[in-house]
Amino acid sequence: MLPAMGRPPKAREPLRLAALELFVKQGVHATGVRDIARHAGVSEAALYCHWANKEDMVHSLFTEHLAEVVALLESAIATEATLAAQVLAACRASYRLYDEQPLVFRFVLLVQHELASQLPANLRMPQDVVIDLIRRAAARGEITLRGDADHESVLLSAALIGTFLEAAIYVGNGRLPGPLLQHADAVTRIALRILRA
Amino acid sequence: MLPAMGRPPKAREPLRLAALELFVKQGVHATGVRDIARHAGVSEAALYCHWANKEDMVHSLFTEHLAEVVALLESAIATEATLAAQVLAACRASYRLYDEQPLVFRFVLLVQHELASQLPANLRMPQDVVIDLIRRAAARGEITLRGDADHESVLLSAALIGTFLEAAIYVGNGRLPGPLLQHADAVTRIALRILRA
Amino acid sequence: MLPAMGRPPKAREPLRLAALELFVKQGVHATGVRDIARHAGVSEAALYCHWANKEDMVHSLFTEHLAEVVALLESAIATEATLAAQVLAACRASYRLYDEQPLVFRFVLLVQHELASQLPANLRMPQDVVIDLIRRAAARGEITLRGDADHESVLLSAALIGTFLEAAIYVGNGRLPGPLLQHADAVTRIALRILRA
Amino acid sequence: MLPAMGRPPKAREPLRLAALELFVKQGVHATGVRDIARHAGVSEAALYCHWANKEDMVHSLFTEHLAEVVALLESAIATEATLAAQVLAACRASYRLYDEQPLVFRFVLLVQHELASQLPANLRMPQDVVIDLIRRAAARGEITLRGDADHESVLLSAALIGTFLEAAIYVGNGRLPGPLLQHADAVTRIALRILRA
DNA sequence: AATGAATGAGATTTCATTCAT
DNA sequence: AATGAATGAAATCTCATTCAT
Repeated sequence: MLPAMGRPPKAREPLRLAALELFVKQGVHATGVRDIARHAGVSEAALYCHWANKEDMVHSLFTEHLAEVVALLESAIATEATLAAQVLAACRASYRLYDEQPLVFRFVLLVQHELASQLPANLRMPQDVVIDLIRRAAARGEITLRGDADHESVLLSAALIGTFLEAAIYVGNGRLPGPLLQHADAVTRIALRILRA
Repeated sequence: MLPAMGRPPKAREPLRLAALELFVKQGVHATGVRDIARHAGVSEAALYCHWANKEDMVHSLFTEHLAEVVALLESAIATEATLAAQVLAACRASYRLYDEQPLVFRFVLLVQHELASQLPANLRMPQDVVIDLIRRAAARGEITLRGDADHESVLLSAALIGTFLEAAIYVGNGRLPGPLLQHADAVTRIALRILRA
Repeated sequence: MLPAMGRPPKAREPLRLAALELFVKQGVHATGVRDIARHAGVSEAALYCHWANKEDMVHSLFTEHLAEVVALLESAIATEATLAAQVLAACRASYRLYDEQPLVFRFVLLVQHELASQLPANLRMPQDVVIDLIRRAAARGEITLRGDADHESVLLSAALIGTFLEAAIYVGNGRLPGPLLQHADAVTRIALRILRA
Repeated sequence: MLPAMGRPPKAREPLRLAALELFVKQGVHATGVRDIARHAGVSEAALYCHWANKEDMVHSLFTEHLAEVVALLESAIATEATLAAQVLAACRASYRLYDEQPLVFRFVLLVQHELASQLPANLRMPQDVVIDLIRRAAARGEITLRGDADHESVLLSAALIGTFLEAAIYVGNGRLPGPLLQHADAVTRIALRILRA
């Protein structure tokens, strides 16, 4: 099924990993092509065999991993029927990702601010998943939105996302002990209080 | 007799303001000394009359404004006696700051991730103010911390900070309408649910 | 199969030669990277493909050419058995070098003062070659050192080196006519008077 | 007799000394106006109250101190009648200067190579004093110049100057112990051998 | 005379990228 | 696919100097 190929690429994966690591550790702008290549143990020019340029690499990595994270969240949510179970499943799935692939998690969720201005507006983001989750729960009557429902669901999603993320950040900067997954239940309890569910 | 002075500084404030603006808009690393100088309408070399180099400028601006924000939060909290009133006061004060001086707010609260690795560990941060706020409320019996009290207070502060911040971010990226201050009451309600107070 | 190489270096030698020429003509500090690159007909950045920075280039050039000069002196001396013949051979060899490769000679012998403070103390210098020459002659009984032998051999080497060098300098500034090699016999006569040999 | 003055200048001497020290230690080109001012404990602008610019300062310092050294040598020589006594007197005078004011000595004798290209050709230099010394001794019959007398006297002066100087350099770089004056007799003995006097 | 502030020109070095092998 | 060499543009910072006080 695989396409007939010459030699398998040798530099692509090392470059991908090195880039991810450095982007997360230092930020995208602070990371140079030279850094990435050295870290990957290949030449700088090798990068241009696999991506058109640095910007292309950043965008490819970001959209690919973003899609992964969104899919992960949506599939976790899809396995459950009630809001409480869905929140727990989403929290566990994303925190497991954080523990197992912290680079992917941090790259997608933290680096997006650095890229904010250059991203297409129609990308589906984790925030959108959470907003939909809340809207569907409201539609099912599991939670009651006060006042402007749209507005309120957005605000609640902000609170949820913020709570989820800040706990992860606290583990990252040592204020909370890792692994992050151990906090999933407590964070979910707080999240459900936020939703009054 | 004054000790023969040169002329009064003319470039410092413009540079400070331009830097703040550009750092927030584009990120610290993406902003060059040339950008800052042009924006301020002075020469690039003028920057080096007032800061040792770009890094020094970033650090100085950050620590100065961080101290301002921490002081703002602490004085808002100090004027109130109950947890609910304190949370509301802190939220209003910081959201008012966001509306009136969005640059300072965003610089301090958002840029810190870009600087995270290079900051001294003993700086007092807004997070620490919130952690203390919660601990004192628990000591007064206004809230009950379950399980490990230290641990729980940190987790709650993460949820609070995350909720506060993410709402601000949503206003920044258009998911919520501005000004931010109009959301202070709703955010505070959510925060108090988090604290079960 | 050779391990996939890039292209052969095209800028290295031109840079080396241009640097040597300009360092000698204007001094190391007065010569900029831009000067060197222009003189070599390559880009400024090319320098950084072959040396870490300007300082590294200066040090590399100096130590390499210093080793050449030391080797030249030692091999000239090694071909002769008596002190008189050795001094003459060393003088001729170095003066021939001055006439044929004035850049190398002047770079090594004159630029060392500009670098004095930053050079490793254990480098073998032409002075050391001469000191050894005198010591061995004393050991063979060809000359008699009065007083403290160590001390005296150093003083004599200073006189020898000074005499050799100053003659070269005089040719450089026009007090004496070139080529320098024509003065080798006369200088050697003076040198042997210094050694009373 | 002194001209009616306001306040005596406060910055001039510190600047002069700092410049001398740094020029000798690092070379003229490697020493910046900022270095000099900091070392002197005054502002950079103060330099321009006393010299037109850096180049003017360098030239003033050089020509003033050069004249001092030349005068010192000539007066030492003038007190003696025979060549041997004159050489000894000149050597002692200059080595005493080296020990007492090493900065002046080194500035004049060593820095001249860095300035060589920009100096007026008609300046009377220490080398010229020595050449005259030898010519007069030859005229008096104290020494016999072989071959082309002019040529030979220049060569001998090169040897003399080189011997004098290199001994000083050896003290500077630690190959010979200081103070330099202790070597004056030995160096003079060598010098007289050079002159066969 | 002396200063702190400010500057334009230029220094060194880094950047992302292209080229030839 | 991958490399080492090379580059133009831009980055940060330094330089000697001038200005206003």
